[in-house]
Amino acid sequence: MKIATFNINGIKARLPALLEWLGEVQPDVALLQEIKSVDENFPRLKIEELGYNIETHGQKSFNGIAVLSKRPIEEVTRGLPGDDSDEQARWIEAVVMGERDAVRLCGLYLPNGNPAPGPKYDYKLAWMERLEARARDLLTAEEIAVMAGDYNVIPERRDAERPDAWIDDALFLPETRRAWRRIVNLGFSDALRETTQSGGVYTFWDYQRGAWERNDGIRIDHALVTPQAADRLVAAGVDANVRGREKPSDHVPVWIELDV
DNA sequence: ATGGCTTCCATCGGAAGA
Repeated sequence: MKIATFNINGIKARLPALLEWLGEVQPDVALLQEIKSVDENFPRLKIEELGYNIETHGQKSFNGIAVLSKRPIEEVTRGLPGDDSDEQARWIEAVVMGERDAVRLCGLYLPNGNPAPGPKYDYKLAWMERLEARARDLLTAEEIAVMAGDYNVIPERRDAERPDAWIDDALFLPETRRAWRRIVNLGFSDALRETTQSGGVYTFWDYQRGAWERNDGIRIDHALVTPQAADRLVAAGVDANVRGREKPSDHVPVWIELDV
């Protein structure tokens, strides 16, 4: 089962690019972030024509995530547990059957947190605490489970072309990276890191300053997998080429292949 | 130190992203 995560930065603006990539890569599952659309306005038809079922958790103008799957999408829940007053659409969970085994899919769009310090950074750290709690429960369940999305976390210096430029940024502050490590160290595997230890593997290039042309990138889109999923991990990769296309998102897809 | 692009909503500028 090929599972991809892709921050598309607006479904309306990105529909042609998304359709092109889906048609080429044919992932079994695609977890989308920043659809920036309410559920009613999500352009379902063209995506369904490619053979996908769709579950969205939308919001006007900002945030919003979605699950696309060629197989039926079951047990859908919306919203990250732990704060009923949180109205931002950043978490969706579902179960999809593989050929033999079920896979639990968690699509997430972790808050950016800038400027830091400030209320937006406080919200990011609080959201990461809630994520840690959900992650703990996922491990306890001992399922084949994937938490994939835009984490807005640069884990290490090798995950940025110019790490010193991010020193004071909410994506790279020590407290952000500590929170990331607390989650990973519960027992998750960073699937892309399982396949390569080398630096220079990026998933985001800013629209400004010719970041793509200069390869001034960062790795902030991740797939964390439970031990049961890690045992089934066949491959992982980044579809960096889509960043060079017409009207691209500033993020590119990250994918993993599970033998399920 | 700031803004540089891009998206969205709603106009013709502002917020948010990272």
